Amino acid sequence: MATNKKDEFNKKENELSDFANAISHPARIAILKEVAKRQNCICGEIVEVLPLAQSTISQHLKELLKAGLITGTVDGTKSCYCINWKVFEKFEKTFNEFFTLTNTQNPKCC
Amino acid sequence: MATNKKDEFNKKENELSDFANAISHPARIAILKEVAKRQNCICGEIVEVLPLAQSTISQHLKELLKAGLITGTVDGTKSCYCINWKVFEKFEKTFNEFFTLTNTQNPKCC
DNA sequence: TTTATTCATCGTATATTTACGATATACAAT
DNA sequence: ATTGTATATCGTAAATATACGATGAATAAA
Repeated sequence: MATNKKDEFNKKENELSDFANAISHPARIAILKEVAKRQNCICGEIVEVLPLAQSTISQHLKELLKAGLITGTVDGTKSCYCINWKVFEKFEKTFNEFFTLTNTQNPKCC
Repeated sequence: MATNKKDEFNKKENELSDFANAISHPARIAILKEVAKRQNCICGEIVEVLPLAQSTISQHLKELLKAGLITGTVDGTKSCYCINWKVFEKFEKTFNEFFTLTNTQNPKCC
């Protein structure tokens, strides 16, 4: 039980749900905003700003990396994270397609 | 441990993450598409189309109701679900604001 | 070389999500 | 009145997510 059935849905649906999942926690949205705002996207700065432990932030960063929304590079003892704008654009496009689809198919039934 | 820290983030971030969470599973995206497509949004039709048990679909519908994205009305033994377009528009707006914010703050640092 | 800093990862506890079958409820049909 | 249909809810199992402190690894500073 609780075996994963996600494979039985189509690619578009999985892409969208994966992106949605990436921002389904306020901490990850806050991280994305912070990273987008700064020139230097140092991990430590994010830890200072958010109300979470360093290890927890690291976990959330890993999730965002997994989704491809950010990139991470090591700089000495520090880690610099940046928005991956290419993927971010796809993210935006995927959402807009979904909204367009639902809106145009709209029979306003109820 | 694992106590919820979501309250420590701001309202915008929580609104966005709640909407994102609603569509963070492909089944719920498929349900929304199906409901948007049909004049009669009967639960049974969704169950026929999706590769999940009836009770699981019911659970996902409940999630979508909780997020406000659909409404449900009883019609005899059947349940009719519809997109709540008012909330759906807010959903769209919330996402667009997020994209606009991150894009305009964009220093393209890395 | 020793010490400090930064951050990822490990271990772990708890909470939540996902999935199903079984059951209950409410209405429709016979 | 009985039977069938539709669907929500309950109980439960397994998986995943969230959070933290402790530890380790790698670099920088002393």
